[in-house]
Amino acid sequence: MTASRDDRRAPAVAAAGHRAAAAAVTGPSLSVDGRSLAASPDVRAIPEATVARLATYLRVLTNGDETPIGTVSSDELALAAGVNSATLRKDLSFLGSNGIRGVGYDVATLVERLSRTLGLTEHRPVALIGLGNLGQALAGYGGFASRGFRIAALIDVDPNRVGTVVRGLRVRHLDEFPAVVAECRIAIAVLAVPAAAAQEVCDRVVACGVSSILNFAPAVVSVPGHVDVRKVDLAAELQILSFHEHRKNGALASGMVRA
Amino acid sequence: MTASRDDRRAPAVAAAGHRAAAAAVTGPSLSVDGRSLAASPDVRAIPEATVARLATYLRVLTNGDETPIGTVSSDELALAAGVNSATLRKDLSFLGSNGIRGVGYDVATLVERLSRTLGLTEHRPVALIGLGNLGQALAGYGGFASRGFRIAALIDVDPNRVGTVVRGLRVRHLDEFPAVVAECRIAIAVLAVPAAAAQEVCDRVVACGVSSILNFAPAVVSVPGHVDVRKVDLAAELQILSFHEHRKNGALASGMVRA
DNA sequence: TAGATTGTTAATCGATTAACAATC
DNA sequence: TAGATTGTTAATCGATTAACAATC
Repeated sequence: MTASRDDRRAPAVAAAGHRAAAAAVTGPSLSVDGRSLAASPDVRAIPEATVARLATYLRVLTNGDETPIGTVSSDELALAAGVNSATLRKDLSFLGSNGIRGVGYDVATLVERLSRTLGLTEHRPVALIGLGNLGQALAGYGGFASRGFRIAALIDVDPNRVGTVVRGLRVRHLDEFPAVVAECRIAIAVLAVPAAAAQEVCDRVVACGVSSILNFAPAVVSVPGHVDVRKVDLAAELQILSFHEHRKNGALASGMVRA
Repeated sequence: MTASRDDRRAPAVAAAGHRAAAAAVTGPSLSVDGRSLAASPDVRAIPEATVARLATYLRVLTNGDETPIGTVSSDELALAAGVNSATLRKDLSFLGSNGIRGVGYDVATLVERLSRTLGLTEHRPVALIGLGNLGQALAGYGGFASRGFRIAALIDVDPNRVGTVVRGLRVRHLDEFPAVVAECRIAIAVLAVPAAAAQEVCDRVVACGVSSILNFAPAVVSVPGHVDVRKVDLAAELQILSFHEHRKNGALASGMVRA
Protein backbone atom coordinates (compact mmCIF):
# COMPACT_ATOMS: atom_id res chain seq x y z
CA MET A 1 0.00 0.00 0.00
CA THR A 2 2.33 2.69 -1.22
CA ALA A 3 2.21 5.32 -3.94
CA SER A 4 5.08 7.10 -5.58
CA ARG A 5 5.22 10.74 -4.68
CA ASP A 6 6.78 13.62 -6.50
CA ASP A 7 7.09 17.19 -5.36
CA ARG A 8 6.13 18.55 -8.73
CA ARG A 9 2.87 16.66 -8.73
CA ALA A 10 -0.35 16.83 -6.84
CA PRO A 11 -2.93 14.06 -6.63
CA ALA A 12 -5.63 14.78 -9.14
CA VAL A 13 -8.44 15.28 -6.70
CA ALA A 14 -11.48 16.73 -8.39
CA ALA A 15 -10.93 20.44 -8.94
CA ALA A 16 -7.91 20.63 -6.69
CA GLY A 17 -5.89 22.10 -9.52
CA HIS A 18 -8.62 24.59 -10.27
CA ARG A 19 -8.72 25.96 -6.78
CA ALA A 20 -5.02 26.45 -6.62
CA ALA A 21 -4.93 28.04 -10.04
CA ALA A 22 -7.91 30.27 -9.35
CA ALA A 23 -6.27 31.57 -6.21
CA ALA A 24 -3.13 32.38 -8.15
CA VAL A 25 -4.87 34.38 -10.86
CA THR A 26 -5.67 37.84 -9.61
CA GLY A 27 -5.76 41.30 -11.06
CA PRO A 28 -8.03 43.36 -13.34
CA SER A 29 -10.42 41.97 -15.92
CA LEU A 30 -8.98 40.30 -18.96
CA SER A 31 -8.73 41.26 -22.59
CA VAL A 32 -8.31 38.20 -24.76
CA ASP A 33 -7.23 38.43 -28.38
CA GLY A 34 -8.35 42.03 -28.42
CA ARG A 35 -12.01 41.07 -28.17
CA SER A 36 -14.28 43.52 -26.41
CA LEU A 37 -14.58 43.06 -22.69
CA ALA A 38 -18.37 43.16 -22.84
CA ALA A 39 -18.40 39.96 -24.87
CA SER A 40 -15.64 38.32 -22.84
CA PRO A 41 -16.84 38.34 -19.24
CA ASP A 42 -14.47 37.96 -16.38
CA VAL A 43 -14.09 34.27 -16.12
CA ARG A 44 -12.02 33.99 -12.99
CA ALA A 45 -14.53 33.86 -10.18
CA ILE A 46 -16.94 31.20 -11.41
CA PRO A 47 -17.46 28.39 -8.89
CA GLU A 48 -16.73 24.86 -10.01
CA ALA A 49 -20.31 23.71 -9.40
CA THR A 50 -21.54 26.56 -11.59
CA VAL A 51 -19.22 25.68 -14.47
CA ALA A 52 -20.61 22.16 -14.57
CA ARG A 53 -24.15 23.52 -14.77
CA LEU A 54 -23.31 26.02 -17.49
CA ALA A 55 -22.65 23.05 -19.75
CA THR A 56 -26.12 21.74 -18.94
CA TYR A 57 -27.79 25.07 -19.66
CA LEU A 58 -26.05 25.29 -22.99
CA ARG A 59 -27.14 21.78 -23.88
CA VAL A 60 -30.74 22.42 -22.93
CA LEU A 61 -30.81 25.64 -24.94
CA THR A 62 -29.31 24.15 -28.08
CA ASN A 63 -30.45 20.53 -27.99
CA GLY A 64 -34.10 21.08 -28.67
CA ASP A 65 -35.40 21.26 -32.18
CA GLU A 66 -37.07 24.47 -31.09
CA THR A 67 -35.63 27.53 -32.80
CA PRO A 68 -33.13 29.20 -30.53
CA ILE A 69 -34.86 32.55 -30.68
CA GLY A 70 -37.01 34.50 -28.31
CA THR A 71 -36.56 34.60 -24.58
CA VAL A 72 -36.58 32.16 -21.73
CA SER A 73 -37.31 32.79 -18.08
CA SER A 74 -35.20 31.43 -15.25
CA ASP A 75 -38.13 29.28 -14.18
CA GLU A 76 -38.46 27.68 -17.60
CA LEU A 77 -34.75 27.07 -18.11
CA ALA A 78 -34.25 25.86 -14.55
CA LEU A 79 -37.07 23.36 -14.94
CA ALA A 80 -35.65 22.05 -18.20
CA ALA A 81 -32.18 21.79 -16.70
CA GLY A 82 -33.37 20.18 -13.50
CA VAL A 83 -32.08 22.85 -11.12
CA ASN A 84 -33.54 25.41 -8.75
CA SER A 85 -34.32 28.70 -10.46
CA ALA A 86 -32.43 30.73 -7.86
CA THR A 87 -29.39 28.58 -8.56
CA LEU A 88 -29.80 29.23 -12.25
CA ARG A 89 -30.04 33.00 -11.82
CA LYS A 90 -27.03 33.04 -9.57
CA ASP A 91 -25.08 30.91 -12.02
CA LEU A 92 -25.90 33.24 -14.89
CA SER A 93 -25.06 36.29 -12.81
CA PHE A 94 -21.45 35.05 -12.78
CA LEU A 95 -21.38 35.64 -16.52
CA GLY A 96 -22.11 39.29 -15.93
CA SER A 97 -25.61 38.31 -16.87
CA ASN A 98 -27.85 40.05 -19.30
CA GLY A 99 -31.34 39.05 -18.38
CA ILE A 100 -34.12 41.60 -18.67
CA ARG A 101 -36.24 42.03 -15.60
CA GLY A 102 -39.86 41.23 -16.26
CA VAL A 103 -38.96 39.53 -19.53
CA GLY A 104 -36.31 36.85 -19.18
CA TYR A 105 -33.11 35.97 -21.01
CA ASP A 106 -32.61 36.34 -24.74
CA VAL A 107 -31.83 32.80 -25.86
CA ALA A 108 -29.42 33.72 -28.65
CA THR A 109 -27.45 36.01 -26.35
CA LEU A 110 -27.37 33.39 -23.64
CA VAL A 111 -26.14 30.66 -25.98
CA GLU A 112 -23.39 32.95 -27.24
CA ARG A 113 -22.44 33.94 -23.73
CA LEU A 114 -22.36 30.36 -22.47
CA SER A 115 -20.34 29.16 -25.45
CA ARG A 116 -17.82 31.92 -25.04
CA THR A 117 -17.47 31.34 -21.31
CA LEU A 118 -16.87 27.65 -21.84
CA GLY A 119 -14.26 28.42 -24.49
CA LEU A 120 -16.26 26.79 -27.26
CA THR A 121 -16.20 29.54 -29.85
CA GLU A 122 -14.18 27.32 -32.12
CA HIS A 123 -14.10 23.54 -32.14
CA ARG A 124 -11.43 22.28 -29.81
CA PRO A 125 -9.21 19.49 -31.09
CA VAL A 126 -9.08 16.52 -28.74
CA ALA A 127 -6.73 13.56 -28.76
CA LEU A 128 -8.14 10.17 -27.86
CA ILE A 129 -5.59 7.85 -26.32
CA GLY A 130 -6.30 4.15 -26.10
CA LEU A 131 -8.42 2.43 -28.73
CA GLY A 132 -9.66 -0.56 -26.86
CA ASN A 133 -13.28 -1.31 -26.37
CA LEU A 134 -14.22 2.01 -24.79
CA GLY A 135 -11.83 4.11 -26.86
CA GLN A 136 -13.29 2.82 -30.12
CA ALA A 137 -16.75 3.79 -28.92
CA LEU A 138 -15.61 7.25 -27.89
CA ALA A 139 -13.97 7.69 -31.30
CA GLY A 140 -17.35 7.18 -32.88
CA TYR A 141 -19.43 9.01 -30.31
CA GLY A 142 -21.54 11.58 -32.11
CA GLY A 143 -22.13 13.72 -29.07
CA PHE A 144 -18.76 15.48 -29.14
CA ALA A 145 -18.86 17.26 -32.50
CA SER A 146 -22.20 18.91 -31.86
CA ARG A 147 -20.97 20.29 -28.57
CA GLY A 148 -17.72 21.94 -29.49
CA PHE A 149 -15.14 19.22 -29.94
CA ARG A 150 -13.37 17.49 -32.76
CA ILE A 151 -11.51 14.25 -32.24
CA ALA A 152 -8.37 15.23 -34.07
CA ALA A 153 -6.06 12.35 -33.27
CA LEU A 154 -6.21 8.70 -32.25
CA ILE A 155 -3.31 7.23 -30.29
CA ASP A 156 -2.39 3.76 -29.12
CA VAL A 157 0.69 1.67 -28.47
CA ASP A 158 -0.57 -1.71 -29.66
CA PRO A 159 1.14 -2.59 -32.98
CA ASN A 160 -2.09 -4.27 -34.06
CA ARG A 161 -3.91 -0.98 -33.77
CA VAL A 162 -1.31 1.57 -34.80
CA GLY A 163 -1.66 2.29 -38.51
CA THR A 164 -5.25 1.11 -38.78
CA VAL A 165 -7.91 3.61 -39.73
CA VAL A 166 -10.73 4.20 -37.26
CA ARG A 167 -13.55 6.55 -38.18
CA GLY A 168 -11.42 8.02 -40.94
CA LEU A 169 -8.40 8.69 -38.75
CA ARG A 170 -5.18 6.76 -38.85
CA VAL A 171 -4.19 5.50 -35.40
CA ARG A 172 -0.77 6.79 -34.47
CA HIS A 173 1.73 5.56 -31.92
CA LEU A 174 2.13 7.29 -28.59
CA ASP A 175 5.75 7.89 -29.57
CA GLU A 176 4.47 10.28 -32.23
CA PHE A 177 2.39 12.20 -29.73
CA PRO A 178 4.74 15.20 -29.41
CA ALA A 179 4.40 15.75 -33.16
CA VAL A 180 0.65 15.18 -33.05
CA VAL A 181 0.19 17.78 -30.31
CA ALA A 182 2.08 20.33 -32.38
CA GLU A 183 0.30 19.50 -35.63
CA CYS A 184 -3.21 19.44 -34.23
CA ARG A 185 -2.73 21.96 -31.44
CA ILE A 186 -4.01 19.48 -28.88
CA ALA A 187 -4.70 20.85 -25.41
CA ILE A 188 -7.19 18.23 -24.23
CA ALA A 189 -6.65 14.48 -24.17
CA VAL A 190 -9.07 11.69 -23.39
CA LEU A 191 -7.46 8.71 -21.69
CA ALA A 192 -9.11 5.36 -22.35
CA VAL A 193 -6.19 3.14 -21.45
CA PRO A 194 -5.90 0.27 -18.94
CA ALA A 195 -5.62 1.35 -15.32
CA ALA A 196 -2.13 -0.10 -15.04
CA ALA A 197 -0.90 2.15 -17.86
CA ALA A 198 -2.74 5.31 -16.84
CA GLN A 199 -0.02 7.05 -14.84
CA GLU A 200 2.73 6.44 -17.37
CA VAL A 201 0.61 7.49 -20.34
CA CYS A 202 -0.58 10.49 -18.39
CA ASP A 203 3.02 11.53 -17.68
CA ARG A 204 3.92 11.31 -21.33
CA VAL A 205 0.82 13.22 -22.39
CA VAL A 206 1.51 15.99 -19.91
CA ALA A 207 5.14 16.13 -21.01
CA CYS A 208 3.87 16.96 -24.50
CA GLY A 209 2.13 20.05 -23.20
CA VAL A 210 -1.41 18.77 -22.78
CA SER A 211 -2.95 20.52 -19.81
CA SER A 212 -6.43 19.00 -19.58
CA ILE A 213 -7.19 15.31 -19.28
CA LEU A 214 -10.40 13.35 -19.17
CA ASN A 215 -9.50 10.06 -17.53
CA PHE A 216 -11.63 6.95 -18.04
CA ALA A 217 -9.07 4.63 -16.50
CA PRO A 218 -10.07 3.52 -13.01
CA ALA A 219 -6.88 4.83 -11.45
CA VAL A 220 -5.81 7.93 -9.58
CA VAL A 221 -3.28 9.84 -11.66
CA SER A 222 -0.91 12.48 -10.33
CA VAL A 223 -0.25 15.52 -12.44
CA PRO A 224 1.53 18.86 -12.06
CA GLY A 225 -0.52 21.70 -10.62
CA HIS A 226 -1.22 23.41 -13.92
CA VAL A 227 -2.91 20.33 -15.36
CA ASP A 228 -6.62 19.65 -14.89
CA VAL A 229 -7.85 16.10 -14.63
CA ARG A 230 -11.45 15.03 -14.67
CA LYS A 231 -12.30 11.46 -13.98
CA VAL A 232 -15.13 9.24 -15.20
CA ASP A 233 -15.28 5.98 -13.28
CA LEU A 234 -18.10 3.92 -14.74
CA ALA A 235 -18.03 1.12 -12.19
CA ALA A 236 -17.94 3.63 -9.34
CA GLU A 237 -21.12 5.20 -10.69
CA LEU A 238 -22.81 1.83 -10.51
CA GLN A 239 -21.44 1.24 -7.03
CA ILE A 240 -22.97 4.50 -5.84
CA LEU A 241 -26.32 3.38 -7.24
CA SER A 242 -25.76 0.01 -5.61
CA PHE A 243 -25.28 1.69 -2.25
CA HIS A 244 -28.66 3.36 -2.52
CA GLU A 245 -30.33 0.16 -3.73
CA HIS A 246 -28.87 -1.62 -0.74
CA ARG A 247 -30.14 1.06 1.59
CA LYS A 248 -33.64 1.04 0.04
CA ASN A 249 -33.86 -2.73 0.33
CA GLY A 250 -32.51 -2.76 3.85
CA ALA A 251 -35.09 -0.28 5.06
CA LEU A 252 -37.78 -2.24 3.27
CA ALA A 253 -36.74 -5.58 4.70
CA SER A 254 -36.51 -4.51 8.31
CA GLY A 255 -39.37 -2.08 8.60
CA MET A 256 -41.98 -2.71 5.99
CA VAL A 257 -42.05 -6.24 4.65
CA ARG A 258 -40.53 -8.65 7.10
CA ALA A 259 -40.00 -8.38 10.84
CA MET B 1 -38.62 26.36 -24.03
CA THR B 2 -41.04 24.17 -22.19
CA ALA B 3 -40.79 20.88 -20.38
CA SER B 4 -43.56 18.48 -19.60
CA ARG B 5 -44.26 18.23 -15.89
CA ASP B 6 -45.84 15.50 -13.88
CA ASP B 7 -46.76 15.60 -10.22
CA ARG B 8 -45.44 12.10 -9.61
CA ARG B 9 -42.04 13.04 -10.91
CA ALA B 10 -39.16 15.16 -9.74
CA PRO B 11 -36.34 16.39 -11.96
CA ALA B 12 -33.41 14.06 -11.53
CA VAL B 13 -31.03 16.53 -10.00
CA ALA B 14 -27.96 14.80 -8.67
CA ALA B 15 -28.81 13.14 -5.39
CA ALA B 16 -32.14 14.91 -5.00
CA GLY B 17 -33.86 11.59 -4.61
CA HIS B 18 -31.31 10.45 -2.09
CA ARG B 19 -31.85 13.39 0.20
CA ALA B 20 -35.59 12.98 0.21
CA ALA B 21 -35.34 9.26 0.79
CA ALA B 22 -32.72 9.62 3.48
CA ALA B 23 -34.94 12.03 5.37
CA ALA B 24 -37.78 9.54 5.19
CA VAL B 25 -35.79 6.66 6.63
CA THR B 26 -35.58 6.98 10.37
CA GLY B 27 -35.59 4.63 13.29
CA PRO B 28 -33.18 2.22 14.96
CA SER B 29 -30.33 0.39 13.28
CA LEU B 30 -31.15 -2.23 10.70
CA SER B 31 -30.93 -5.97 10.62
CA VAL B 32 -30.75 -7.26 7.08
CA ASP B 33 -31.24 -10.91 6.22
CA GLY B 34 -30.55 -11.79 9.80
CA ARG B 35 -26.89 -10.85 9.50
CA SER B 36 -25.20 -9.58 12.59
CA LEU B 37 -25.45 -5.89 13.20
CA ALA B 38 -21.72 -5.59 13.78
CA ALA B 39 -21.09 -6.61 10.17
CA SER B 40 -23.94 -4.54 8.77
CA PRO B 41 -23.31 -0.97 9.88
CA ASP B 42 -26.02 1.62 9.92
CA VAL B 43 -26.01 2.85 6.41
CA ARG B 44 -28.46 5.69 6.66
CA ALA B 45 -26.38 8.68 7.61
CA ILE B 46 -23.56 8.47 5.09
CA PRO B 47 -23.10 11.72 3.13
CA GLU B 48 -23.31 11.55 -0.63
CA ALA B 49 -19.75 12.80 -1.07
CA THR B 50 -18.53 10.06 1.21
CA VAL B 51 -20.34 7.31 -0.70
CA ALA B 52 -18.59 8.33 -3.90
CA ARG B 53 -15.23 8.14 -2.19
CA LEU B 54 -15.95 4.74 -0.62
CA ALA B 55 -15.99 3.35 -4.16
CA THR B 56 -12.55 4.84 -4.73
CA TYR B 57 -11.15 3.41 -1.51
CA LEU B 58 -12.44 -0.02 -2.41
CA ARG B 59 -10.89 0.21 -5.86
CA VAL B 60 -7.53 1.32 -4.50
CA LEU B 61 -7.52 -1.49 -1.95
CA THR B 62 -8.43 -4.23 -4.42
CA ASN B 63 -6.96 -3.02 -7.71
CA GLY B 64 -3.32 -3.46 -6.83
CA ASP B 65 -1.58 -6.73 -7.42
CA GLU B 66 -0.40 -6.38 -3.86
CA THR B 67 -1.87 -8.99 -1.57
CA PRO B 68 -4.84 -7.53 0.27
CA ILE B 69 -3.43 -8.47 3.66
CA GLY B 70 -1.84 -6.51 6.44
CA THR B 71 -2.80 -3.04 7.49
CA VAL B 72 -2.91 0.35 5.88
CA SER B 73 -2.75 3.74 7.57
CA SER B 74 -5.08 6.60 6.74
CA ASP B 75 -2.12 8.54 5.37
CA GLU B 76 -1.19 5.74 2.97
CA LEU B 77 -4.69 5.04 1.75
CA ALA B 78 -5.55 8.72 1.47
CA LEU B 79 -2.47 9.33 -0.64
CA ALA B 80 -3.29 6.44 -2.94
CA ALA B 81 -6.89 7.59 -3.28
CA GLY B 82 -5.98 11.23 -3.81
CA VAL B 83 -7.85 12.61 -0.81
CA ASN B 84 -6.99 14.30 2.46
CA SER B 85 -6.30 11.84 5.27
CA ALA B 86 -8.72 13.57 7.63
CA THR B 87 -11.39 13.19 4.99
CA LEU B 88 -10.58 9.53 4.69
CA ARG B 89 -10.77 8.92 8.44
CA LYS B 90 -14.04 10.75 8.68
CA ASP B 91 -15.42 8.79 5.72
CA LEU B 92 -14.47 5.49 7.31
CA SER B 93 -15.88 6.55 10.65
CA PHE B 94 -19.32 6.57 9.00
CA LEU B 95 -18.95 2.81 8.55
CA GLY B 96 -18.68 2.42 12.30
CA SER B 97 -14.98 2.16 11.61
CA ASN B 98 -12.62 -0.42 12.89
CA GLY B 99 -9.23 1.11 12.66
CA ILE B 100 -6.71 0.40 15.39
CA ARG B 101 -5.07 3.42 16.93
CA GLY B 102 -1.35 3.39 16.48
CA VAL B 103 -1.62 0.67 13.84
CA GLY B 104 -4.02 1.49 11.02
CA TYR B 105 -6.81 -0.37 9.27
CA ASP B 106 -6.84 -4.07 8.56
CA VAL B 107 -7.10 -4.25 4.79
CA ALA B 108 -9.20 -7.40 4.61
CA THR B 109 -11.68 -6.05 7.13
CA LEU B 110 -11.85 -2.74 5.33
CA VAL B 111 -12.48 -4.35 1.95
CA GLU B 112 -15.23 -6.47 3.44
CA ARG B 113 -16.74 -3.47 5.18
CA LEU B 114 -16.64 -1.30 2.08
CA SER B 115 -18.11 -4.02 -0.13
CA ARG B 116 -20.92 -4.65 2.28
CA THR B 117 -21.72 -0.97 2.68
CA LEU B 118 -21.87 -0.52 -1.08
CA GLY B 119 -24.16 -3.52 -1.41
CA LEU B 120 -21.66 -5.51 -3.41
CA THR B 121 -21.64 -8.75 -1.45
CA GLU B 122 -23.12 -10.52 -4.44
CA HIS B 123 -22.82 -9.49 -8.09
CA ARG B 124 -25.65 -7.21 -9.03
CA PRO B 125 -27.38 -7.88 -12.33
CA VAL B 126 -27.54 -4.81 -14.56
CA ALA B 127 -29.54 -4.24 -17.71
CA LEU B 128 -27.93 -2.30 -20.52
CA ILE B 129 -30.43 -0.46 -22.67
CA GLY B 130 -29.39 0.87 -26.05
CA LEU B 131 -26.78 -0.96 -28.11
CA GLY B 132 -25.50 1.78 -30.31
CA ASN B 133 -21.92 2.84 -30.40
CA LEU B 134 -21.54 3.51 -26.69
CA GLY B 135 -23.84 0.72 -25.55
CA GLN B 136 -21.83 -1.89 -27.44
CA ALA B 137 -18.68 -0.66 -25.75
CA LEU B 138 -20.29 -0.76 -22.31
CA ALA B 139 -21.50 -4.30 -23.01
CA GLY B 140 -17.90 -5.31 -23.47
CA TYR B 141 -16.38 -3.17 -20.77
CA GLY B 142 -14.31 -5.39 -18.51
CA GLY B 143 -14.35 -3.00 -15.59
CA PHE B 144 -17.83 -3.92 -14.37
CA ALA B 145 -17.46 -7.60 -13.55
CA SER B 146 -14.43 -7.10 -11.35
CA ARG B 147 -16.20 -4.48 -9.33
CA GLY B 148 -19.43 -6.15 -8.41
CA PHE B 149 -21.66 -6.10 -11.48
CA ARG B 150 -22.87 -8.49 -14.11
CA ILE B 151 -24.45 -7.28 -17.32
CA ALA B 152 -27.39 -9.62 -17.29
CA ALA B 153 -29.50 -8.29 -20.14
CA LEU B 154 -29.12 -6.28 -23.34
CA ILE B 155 -32.09 -4.30 -24.60
CA ASP B 156 -32.79 -2.31 -27.75
CA VAL B 157 -35.72 -1.42 -29.98
CA ASP B 158 -33.98 -1.49 -33.36
CA PRO B 159 -35.15 -4.59 -35.28
CA ASN B 160 -31.65 -4.83 -36.75
CA ARG B 161 -30.21 -5.27 -33.29
CA VAL B 162 -32.90 -7.23 -31.46
CA GLY B 163 -32.14 -10.94 -31.69
CA THR B 164 -28.45 -10.51 -32.42
CA VAL B 165 -25.94 -11.82 -29.93
CA VAL B 166 -23.54 -9.36 -28.34
CA ARG B 167 -20.88 -10.63 -25.98
CA GLY B 168 -22.76 -13.85 -25.57
CA LEU B 169 -26.09 -12.26 -24.75
CA ARG B 170 -29.08 -12.15 -27.06
CA VAL B 171 -30.37 -8.62 -27.50
CA ARG B 172 -33.99 -8.41 -26.45
CA HIS B 173 -36.68 -5.90 -27.30
CA LEU B 174 -37.69 -3.23 -24.82
CA ASP B 175 -41.20 -4.70 -25.00
CA GLU B 176 -39.81 -7.78 -23.24
CA PHE B 177 -38.28 -5.72 -20.47
CA PRO B 178 -40.94 -6.49 -17.85
CA ALA B 179 -40.17 -10.18 -18.24
CA VAL B 180 -36.43 -9.53 -18.26
CA VAL B 181 -36.60 -7.61 -15.00
CA ALA B 182 -38.44 -10.47 -13.36
CA GLU B 183 -36.16 -13.18 -14.79
CA CYS B 184 -32.89 -11.48 -13.99
CA ARG B 185 -33.99 -9.55 -10.92
CA ILE B 186 -32.82 -6.29 -12.44
CA ALA B 187 -32.73 -3.28 -10.13
CA ILE B 188 -30.18 -1.17 -11.97
CA ALA B 189 -30.34 -0.13 -15.62
CA VAL B 190 -27.77 1.64 -17.76
CA LEU B 191 -29.29 3.92 -20.38
CA ALA B 192 -27.24 4.39 -23.53
CA VAL B 193 -30.02 5.57 -25.81
CA PRO B 194 -30.34 8.73 -27.93
CA ALA B 195 -31.21 11.87 -25.97
CA ALA B 196 -34.54 12.17 -27.75
CA ALA B 197 -35.62 8.74 -26.51
CA ALA B 198 -34.23 9.02 -22.99
CA GLN B 199 -37.36 10.17 -21.17
CA GLU B 200 -39.67 7.66 -22.78
CA VAL B 201 -37.30 4.75 -22.27
CA CYS B 202 -36.70 5.89 -18.72
CA ASP B 203 -40.44 5.93 -18.04
CA ARG B 204 -40.82 2.40 -19.33
CA VAL B 205 -37.82 1.17 -17.35
CA VAL B 206 -39.11 2.71 -14.14
CA ALA B 207 -42.54 1.25 -14.80
CA CYS B 208 -40.91 -2.20 -14.75
CA GLY B 209 -39.68 -1.63 -11.22
CA VAL B 210 -36.11 -0.53 -11.85
CA SER B 211 -35.16 1.99 -9.19
CA SER B 212 -31.61 2.97 -10.13
CA ILE B 213 -30.53 4.37 -13.47
CA LEU B 214 -27.18 5.35 -14.88
CA ASN B 215 -27.97 7.73 -17.72
CA PHE B 216 -25.50 8.31 -20.54
CA ALA B 217 -27.99 10.18 -22.71
CA PRO B 218 -27.35 13.93 -22.70
CA ALA B 219 -30.82 14.72 -21.47
CA VAL B 220 -32.44 15.53 -18.17
CA VAL B 221 -34.86 12.78 -17.23
CA SER B 222 -37.63 13.08 -14.67
CA VAL B 223 -38.31 10.15 -12.40
CA PRO B 224 -40.44 9.41 -9.34
CA GLY B 225 -38.92 10.21 -5.99
CA HIS B 226 -37.95 6.65 -5.12
CA VAL B 227 -35.77 6.29 -8.22
CA ASP B 228 -32.13 7.31 -8.25
CA VAL B 229 -30.57 8.65 -11.40
CA ARG B 230 -26.91 9.29 -11.96
CA LYS B 231 -25.82 11.02 -15.09
CA VAL B 232 -22.64 10.77 -17.14
CA ASP B 233 -22.42 13.53 -19.74
CA LEU B 234 -19.24 12.97 -21.70
CA ALA B 235 -19.37 16.18 -23.72
CA ALA B 236 -20.09 18.19 -20.58
CA GLU B 237 -16.93 16.79 -19.01
CA LEU B 238 -14.95 18.08 -21.96
CA GLN B 239 -16.69 21.43 -21.78
CA ILE B 240 -15.67 21.82 -18.16
CA LEU B 241 -12.08 21.12 -19.16
CA SER B 242 -12.50 23.57 -22.01
CA PHE B 243 -13.58 26.25 -19.58
CA HIS B 244 -10.39 25.88 -17.61
CA GLU B 245 -8.26 25.77 -20.76
CA HIS B 246 -9.92 28.98 -21.86
CA ARG B 247 -9.19 30.59 -18.51
CA LYS B 248 -5.59 29.45 -18.45
CA ASN B 249 -5.00 30.82 -21.93
CA GLY B 250 -6.78 34.06 -21.20
CA ALA B 251 -4.69 34.71 -18.12
CA LEU B 252 -1.56 33.82 -20.03
CA ALA B 253 -2.34 36.09 -22.95
CA SER B 254 -3.17 39.20 -20.97
CA GLY B 255 -0.73 39.06 -18.12
CA MET B 256 2.26 36.94 -18.96
CA VAL B 257 2.99 36.73 -22.65
CA ARG B 258 1.45 39.59 -24.54
CA ALA B 259 0.27 43.03 -23.33
C1' DT C 1 -49.44 51.55 -14.04
C1' DA C 2 -49.56 46.45 -12.99
C1' DG C 3 -47.53 42.22 -13.68
C1' DA C 4 -43.51 39.70 -14.34
C1' DT C 5 -38.97 38.45 -13.70
C1' DT C 6 -34.23 39.44 -12.73
C1' DG C 7 -30.17 40.03 -9.67
C1' DT C 8 -28.75 39.85 -4.97
C1' DT C 9 -28.88 39.20 -0.14
C1' DA C 10 -28.65 36.45 3.73
C1' DA C 11 -29.69 32.27 5.91
C1' DT C 12 -28.88 27.52 5.72
C1' DC C 13 -26.85 23.46 4.60
C1' DG C 14 -23.27 20.17 3.53
C1' DA C 15 -18.36 19.17 2.83
C1' DT C 16 -13.57 19.77 3.99
C1' DT C 17 -9.69 19.77 6.96
C1' DA C 18 -6.37 21.21 10.73
C1' DA C 19 -5.68 19.95 15.14
C1' DC C 20 -5.56 17.01 18.99
C1' DA C 21 -7.22 13.99 22.69
C1' DA C 22 -7.76 9.15 23.00
C1' DT C 23 -5.57 4.94 22.81
C1' DC C 24 -3.25 1.06 20.65
C1' DT D 1 6.78 3.84 28.27
C1' DA D 2 7.24 6.17 23.66
C1' DG D 3 5.76 6.44 19.15
C1' DA D 4 2.17 6.08 16.01
C1' DT D 5 -2.28 6.54 14.35
C1' DT D 6 -7.20 6.72 14.93
C1' DG D 7 -11.66 9.04 15.74
C1' DT D 8 -13.69 13.43 16.61
C1' DT D 9 -14.12 18.23 17.29
C1' DA D 10 -14.60 22.67 15.64
C1' DA D 11 -13.44 26.02 12.36
C1' DT D 12 -13.75 27.07 7.68
C1' DC D 13 -15.18 26.93 3.22
C1' DG D 14 -18.21 26.43 -0.68
C1' DA D 15 -22.86 25.55 -2.49
C1' DT D 16 -27.80 26.03 -2.25
C1' DT D 17 -32.01 28.45 -2.03
C1' DA D 18 -35.96 31.33 -0.08
C1' DA D 19 -37.11 35.81 -0.22
C1' DC D 20 -37.45 40.29 -2.03
C1' DA D 21 -36.01 44.84 -3.73
C1' DA D 22 -35.01 46.52 -8.21
C1' DT D 23 -36.72 47.32 -12.58
C1' DC D 24 -38.27 46.09 -17.18
